[in-house]
Amino acid sequence: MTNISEKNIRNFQEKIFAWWMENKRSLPWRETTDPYYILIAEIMLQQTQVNRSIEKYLEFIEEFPSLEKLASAPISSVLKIWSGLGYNRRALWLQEAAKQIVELKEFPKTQEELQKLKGIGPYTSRSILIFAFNYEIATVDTNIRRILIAEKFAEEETKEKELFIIAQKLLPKGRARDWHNALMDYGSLVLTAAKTGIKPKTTNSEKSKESRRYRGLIVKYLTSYSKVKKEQIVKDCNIPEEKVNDILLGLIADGLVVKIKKNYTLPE
DNA sequence: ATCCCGGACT
DNA sequence: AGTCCGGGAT
Repeated sequence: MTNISEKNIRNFQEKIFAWWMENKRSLPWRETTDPYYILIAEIMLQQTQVNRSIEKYLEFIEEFPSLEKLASAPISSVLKIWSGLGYNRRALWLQEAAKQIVELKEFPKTQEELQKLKGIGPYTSRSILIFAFNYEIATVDTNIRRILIAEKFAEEETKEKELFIIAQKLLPKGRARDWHNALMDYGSLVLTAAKTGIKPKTTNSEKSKESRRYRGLIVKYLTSYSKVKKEQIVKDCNIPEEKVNDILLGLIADGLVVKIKKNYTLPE
């Protein structure tokens, strides 16, 4: 990547912050710097649009107000709230991460430590350090990637590693938290994917809508009923007999369902 | 009805 | 490189 001039960087920062002063969104997870709450929000936002996350986030922190509460909760109660957000495996990972942090006695404060936790990768490890601790680092999600490309700081082909380096250069000193909130807002309200035509990197699930729906149905069902037989699931969830085996096998493979003797139930 | 969106795991 | 979910846009 060619050098970005200081003037270029300053102009960009000023433009973003000027826009943000007038247009910033008020979101529940922006009212806290508690790393536990930030962790919940970031895991949810990995997979779900802001608007759909708000209500679930509020429910979640009310039900599990502390790391300890989440770590010791039955997984069915966690999935009960999570259910409907999509990617239920991440609810398992979030609780697993909570357990690991409780063990550590102290919330991890480095990227390396955070990435050892289940469900936390390069983006989320950084975002937690930024939003909880205002650390002097940058992170890049698809919103920010799209901004970097649209503003000609990067190209569609630019590799992830390089994107992080570029983002770091653009970071205004001492304002990582505000800066990333501003970028997220700008990316999702102004430089949208539809408007810029910049395609995201990630690929989509190939699972059919139908089978996704059945999986979700079964998980939701099992948050209310435990240790049920296959026939019961077929009947109560209205799942085609010929499909139920594959779906249950998939759920078991993902650790969302366990089979004990002839009964299916949520893990633990 | 069909397409689009998204970070981390394996 | 392939897989994972569910709502919203078109």
